[in-house]
Amino acid sequence: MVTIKDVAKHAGVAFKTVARVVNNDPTVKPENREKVLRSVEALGYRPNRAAQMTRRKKSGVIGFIADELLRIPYTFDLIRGAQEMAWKHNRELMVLNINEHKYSLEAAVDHLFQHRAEGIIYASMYHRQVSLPDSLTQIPTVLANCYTSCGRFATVVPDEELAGEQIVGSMLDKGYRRIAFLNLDERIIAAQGRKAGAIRAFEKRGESLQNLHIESVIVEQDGQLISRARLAACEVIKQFKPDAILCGQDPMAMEIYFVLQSLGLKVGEDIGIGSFDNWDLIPELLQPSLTTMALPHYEMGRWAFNYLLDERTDVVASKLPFRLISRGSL
Amino acid sequence: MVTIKDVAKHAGVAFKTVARVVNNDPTVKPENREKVLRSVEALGYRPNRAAQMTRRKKSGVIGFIADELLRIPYTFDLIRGAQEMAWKHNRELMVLNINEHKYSLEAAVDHLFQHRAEGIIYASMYHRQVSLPDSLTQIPTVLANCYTSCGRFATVVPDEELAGEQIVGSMLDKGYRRIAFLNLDERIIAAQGRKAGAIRAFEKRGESLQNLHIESVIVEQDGQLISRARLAACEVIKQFKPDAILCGQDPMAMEIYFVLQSLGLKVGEDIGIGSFDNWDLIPELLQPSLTTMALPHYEMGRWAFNYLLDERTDVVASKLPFRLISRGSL
DNA sequence: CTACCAAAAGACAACGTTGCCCCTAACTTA
DNA sequence: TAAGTTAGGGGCAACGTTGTCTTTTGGTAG
Repeated sequence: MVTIKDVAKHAGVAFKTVARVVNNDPTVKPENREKVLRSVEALGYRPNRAAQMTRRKKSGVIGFIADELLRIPYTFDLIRGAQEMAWKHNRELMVLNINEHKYSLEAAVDHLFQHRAEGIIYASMYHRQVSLPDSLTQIPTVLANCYTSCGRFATVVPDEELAGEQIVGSMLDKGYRRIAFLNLDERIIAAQGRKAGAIRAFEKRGESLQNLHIESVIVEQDGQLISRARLAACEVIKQFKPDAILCGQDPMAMEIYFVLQSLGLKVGEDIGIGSFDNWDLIPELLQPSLTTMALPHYEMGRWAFNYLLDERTDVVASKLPFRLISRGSL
Repeated sequence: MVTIKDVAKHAGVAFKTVARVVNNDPTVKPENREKVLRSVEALGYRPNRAAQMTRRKKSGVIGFIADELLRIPYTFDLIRGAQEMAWKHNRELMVLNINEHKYSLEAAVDHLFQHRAEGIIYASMYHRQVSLPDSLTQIPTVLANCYTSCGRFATVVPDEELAGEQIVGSMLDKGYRRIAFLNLDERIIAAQGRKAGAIRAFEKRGESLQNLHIESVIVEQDGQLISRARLAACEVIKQFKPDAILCGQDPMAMEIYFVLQSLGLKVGEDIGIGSFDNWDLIPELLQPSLTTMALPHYEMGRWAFNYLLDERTDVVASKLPFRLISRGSL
């Protein structure tokens, strides 16, 4: 590859002058600058990043460890949010996928240490508690979409409780009175927060909690998610007679649409449906399209990157709001 | 950070000896090796990758340019296939997302040149023709899930025609006789290949093409995809009276399930449904679950990486087979 | 004891940059 | 005219490794 010295020879200046031009040092005569730039162009010179890194003692590398326990499509937005910030600030986002079986967290961290990463974003693919090796305390680290019990790291997570309150509140505001909330497994932090938020929405408006039915219909057993959403929906419609159903996630809403169609109920007319996630194409594919609370993945990615960029050291626990995406189902 | 010289001082040897131990050079006395390893452990030394790169004149970097025109969830498998190979062979996969608006291809390529990437994988998020800058000819490049008109690059794409033939063949073998294929826009290469494959399956078995109805029901207009799948399904069922419907993609199959339910037809009993993609959760969420041809994204990622790893220079156009995933709908 | 040899380990330059220091020439000021 | 200032640019070391060459060590044969 062509080096800075090749350019210098071609332009007839000292190689240091080329370095100055490349790094936009103003103390170069316009005439020489021109000459150098022409040579750079002619030879196709590009600075060698590895050499820059060794000399500058700055790697410009931010590590992104993606813990892909579950493969949920839209979580890619988390990476994208971080990556776009990295690009804008001329940093390298080094993305490492880990999973339980083949690619371990320890190996990923070691890798990032070798690259002298200046910070690490650890992102979980769903909102949950994780445990991390001690070595991560040696380097600025942010957790996105997850948290530890030790509380030593800055974290950014979705504000589940606010989301529950917002969507239930918006349902009440639209005139729905009896709401059945078919929740996820309550061992999941998201389910807990949303439940609390739903209740708060009722309480704030002075509505009777008699009109709110909450039930977990997706349960984890032996690492498998088991959905009894269809059955539960039939029962709850018969027994509780809701005028709206709130689903714990969009795929569940899709199942509910099938149930309602089989019962001859029209979504958006006979019964309202709301949901969480904004999962890929599902909300738009359903007819009528699904009103849902979009998870702030992109925003968490950006937040995490900016935290590192600003060289913050405060151990905050930031909660970002969901976005209510109103469509035809509510 | 701790350097090789720090370790040398701690262990009481020359820094070159430490280098030898770290690089598994056998010409070190076991006794000294032990000492050095203890010091490495004690100080937490990790080789500086940037310095290694400058000296070795090998970057070990493979670039991955992800052209995310459409955001399709499972395409992440393409990245994963490449990344797992990279990890295994101790290379760096540098993933760069580009999109029309903000992050240009030229910038991404420049970035990779600066890192002295030893190869580039250019992956499109759906199977289509792309046009690439000339600068990519300077560096080994593979196209995954796309191709150019110039034909200067090695490519790996899904074998659309074989996929069409396989699934239609398997439908015929199961006894379905009249098949309606609700295809994607025929300007899409995938739609063309699958159509040809479907016809070939009929011809190979000597079945009359009278029993095969093919129609494009998802059309691109002004960059927008417009689906008239629901309407078309109603019509085709009334007019053509198929005993099985093949859908151009899983989201379309989901729409068809709604149509069939509203018509009182039971999928898998009254009518068979097949599809293409294995799109995220959709096939498993439908009841009965959907038989579909899974795109070989993971395999294309691996293939592309291995092509570069083997330092091949032949301009091949490799076609990888889909995987038929049989579920309850056929 | 000397000569020789192989194993082991040290010395030093090199990779392509940037940081620091210094030199030169031209210009300004007294 | 002499001294001081400043813009512009060159020289050289340094970053943390690895490659090449040389030296040291210890053992063995003559």
